[in-house]
Amino acid sequence: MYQAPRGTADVLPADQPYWQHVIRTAERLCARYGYQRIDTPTFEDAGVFIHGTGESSDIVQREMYLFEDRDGGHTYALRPEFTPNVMRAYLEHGLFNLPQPVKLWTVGPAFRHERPQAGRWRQFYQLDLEAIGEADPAIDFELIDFLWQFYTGLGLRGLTVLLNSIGDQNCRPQYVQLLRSYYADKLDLACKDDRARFEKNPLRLLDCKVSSCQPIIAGAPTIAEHLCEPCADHFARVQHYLAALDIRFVVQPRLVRGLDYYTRTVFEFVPADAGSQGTIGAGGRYDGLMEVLGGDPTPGIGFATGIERIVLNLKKAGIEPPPLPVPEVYVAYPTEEQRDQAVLLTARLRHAGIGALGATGGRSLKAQMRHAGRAAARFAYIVGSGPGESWLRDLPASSQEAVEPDDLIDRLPQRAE
RNA sequence: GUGGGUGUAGCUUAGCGGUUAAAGCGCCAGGUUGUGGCCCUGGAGAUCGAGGGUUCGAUCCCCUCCAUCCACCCCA
Repeated sequence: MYQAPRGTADVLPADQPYWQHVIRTAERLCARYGYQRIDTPTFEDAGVFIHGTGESSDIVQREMYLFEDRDGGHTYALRPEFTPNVMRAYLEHGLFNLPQPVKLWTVGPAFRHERPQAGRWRQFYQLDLEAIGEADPAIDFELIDFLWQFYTGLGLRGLTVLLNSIGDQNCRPQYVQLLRSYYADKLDLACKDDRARFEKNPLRLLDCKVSSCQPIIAGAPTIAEHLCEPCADHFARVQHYLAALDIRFVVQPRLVRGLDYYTRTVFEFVPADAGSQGTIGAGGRYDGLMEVLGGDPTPGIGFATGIERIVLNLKKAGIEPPPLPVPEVYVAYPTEEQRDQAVLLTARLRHAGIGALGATGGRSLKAQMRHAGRAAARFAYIVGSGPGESWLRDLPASSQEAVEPDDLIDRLPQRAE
């Protein structure tokens, strides 16, 4: 027997209310915040991610799905994240000619070859928002505010925003220099990974989880203390807006994030009782990314949030999604004599905009009625053999009255939309 | 990539070194020949993850593999 590939999952009908609730809530908010939908391919030229996401990131180094196209010469990558994907589309289609910022959102699967565990998948769905072409910290605030509204609107409580600024091209090199010289004489105390980070990506030293490295990190200079004036102002304004609206954030000086392109504002949303896969949404500013991908210098900021992790947290919190619509009426037939009439009546109901389910197969009327009940239909309609023999039964009310087939459509509520 | 746990019907589980592997839910059918939900009865459905080994005999013991879960790591 075949089974779904490791780290992938089927979202069965039983789970769809959660998924649709999450995605529809996002859709409504995107409209309210002025984000327009974009859909991009699930695979791209590998270079988009190698250069965009960054060569030194774990995602590119060991998690990306790569494949050669059959015609040779092209190496593609299944998208491990959305940002470079969306940036490529922005450049390719000249969206810089639109009024800036260009605010886009998308939802779909992303792929990373990781060892699966709770809330971690090889194919996982992300909701992604990007605001391109604006450096104002108001946009940083806007995105964090969006996520806060989104999660709280879904009913999640006890969230915290982890916030930091990792500087820009002006101040970060100097800070990295400082960090390097701090670490230089402590490397023999640090873990093996840290020695590699020291060379390739020193900022990530601050993110090391090895317990023996924690004392070293604790004594390290923090980037917040070494931001240049513009970066410090930018960061202060973001915090000012957040505080004014009572969004619960904590400045975490050692939050650096794993993607190479981030500048200035970075943030993560974590639930209160989060396990190891606690981050449900995260993002940051990427003012240097567009140049890396061959465009003109263009500021930008975005975030991604994992649908599976949101659903996980909704279930953990006991939050019930709104139920999906049920069929209005179930059309049953007592004997074979009425079968054809029932089939055609079911079709006519549907054409009239009424959600209808038709009995099939040679089941007994009792079995058909059981079906109607299990399908949670509002009404059952029993096609009779003559005038006065057909019944419209109100299932929840357990009452019924005689209704002729020709009158049925007028007696049933039409579905909105 | 590293470490640990677990693998019995669709789901949740029970079970024991030895005749036809059990229950609840779900599914199908019936409960006096045209009607659901409760209740009752019956039925279908499991090569007990796969392969090898120990044994007179293994679902139960051992090994390998696979899958899955959890943690590390990474991140959504």
